[in-house]
Amino acid sequence: MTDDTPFDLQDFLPYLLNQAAEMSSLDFQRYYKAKYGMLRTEWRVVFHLGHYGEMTAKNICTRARIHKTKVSRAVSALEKRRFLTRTPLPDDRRHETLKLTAAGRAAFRDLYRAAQDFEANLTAPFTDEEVATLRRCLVKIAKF
Amino acid sequence: MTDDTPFDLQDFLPYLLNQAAEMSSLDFQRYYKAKYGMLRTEWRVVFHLGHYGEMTAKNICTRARIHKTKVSRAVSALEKRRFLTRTPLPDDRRHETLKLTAAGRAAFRDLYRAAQDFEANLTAPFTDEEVATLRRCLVKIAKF
DNA sequence: GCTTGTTAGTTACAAAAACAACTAATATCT
DNA sequence: AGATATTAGTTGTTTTTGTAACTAACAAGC
Repeated sequence: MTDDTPFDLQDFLPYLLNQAAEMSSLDFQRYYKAKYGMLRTEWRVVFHLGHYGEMTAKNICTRARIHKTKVSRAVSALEKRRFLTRTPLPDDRRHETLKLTAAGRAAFRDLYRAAQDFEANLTAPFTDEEVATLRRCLVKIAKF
Repeated sequence: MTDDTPFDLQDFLPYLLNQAAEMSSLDFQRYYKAKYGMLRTEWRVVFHLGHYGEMTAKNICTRARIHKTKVSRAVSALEKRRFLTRTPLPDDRRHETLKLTAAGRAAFRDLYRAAQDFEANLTAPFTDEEVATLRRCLVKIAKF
């Protein structure tokens, strides 16, 4: 792409990435929205708490690369719907430990499994090598 | 990912794709926003008109996979800022032919070149084969 | 102890996206 | 021709984001 070859919008990597990202998350998004009324950020918060155990909102921000306002709103919404509880830490009352409720853990288990299925489906058309290359490139582009 | 191997959020392809998409478009987005006050949809509209010549809004919707309300608003904004003109077709007055003005064409040329540079930068860390595989996978996932 | 700075999290307001309802023009069916 | 359906595009309303300003708790320097 350093030459003057005319190129399509589909050849423009940011556009292609964007389309692939949108398409790839469509079905799964529909699933957690229909079943638990969750938004993407809420699913991500649930994922982190379910997968790594209780942690503070800040931790989620850092690990999941989500802005604190988004996490704050997601946590409020999840608390309101009883998917998680907050407990302020006694030694530093700025922090709150977030913890899934039983309902939250059940949702996590279900969504985690669903995520694995979607992932399997998504990678099915490709060879292991292709998937490995895809991941490697994406990780680098995403600057992980 | 069909087994029960615990997996990170970064291993979940939709998430990884989303992060890569966001990261990859950040710099370029800043560029067209700062220089021309354009939004993403506006840049895409300009791209299509600049690259393929005059066409209707509907054409852009189809080719660029953008919803008609987004295109409609982008076109209004671009017209207001004199990047394009609209001409209703005499034989079917529902259609309007969209056409870049001189300023629009200049912006397109600049942005097109910038896009090529960003693309080159983005793919620089990878081999040609890796990029080819990446594209192939993305095209399939995006269902192009 | 008191100013200054930093950190966790919330809130308020503005920008943007999503969705549905609408108008106007044309096409179709009887 | 006249009712019905389709198509291009717009507008209005609601959600969701992004940004910045804010509170409250703690830390550090002097």
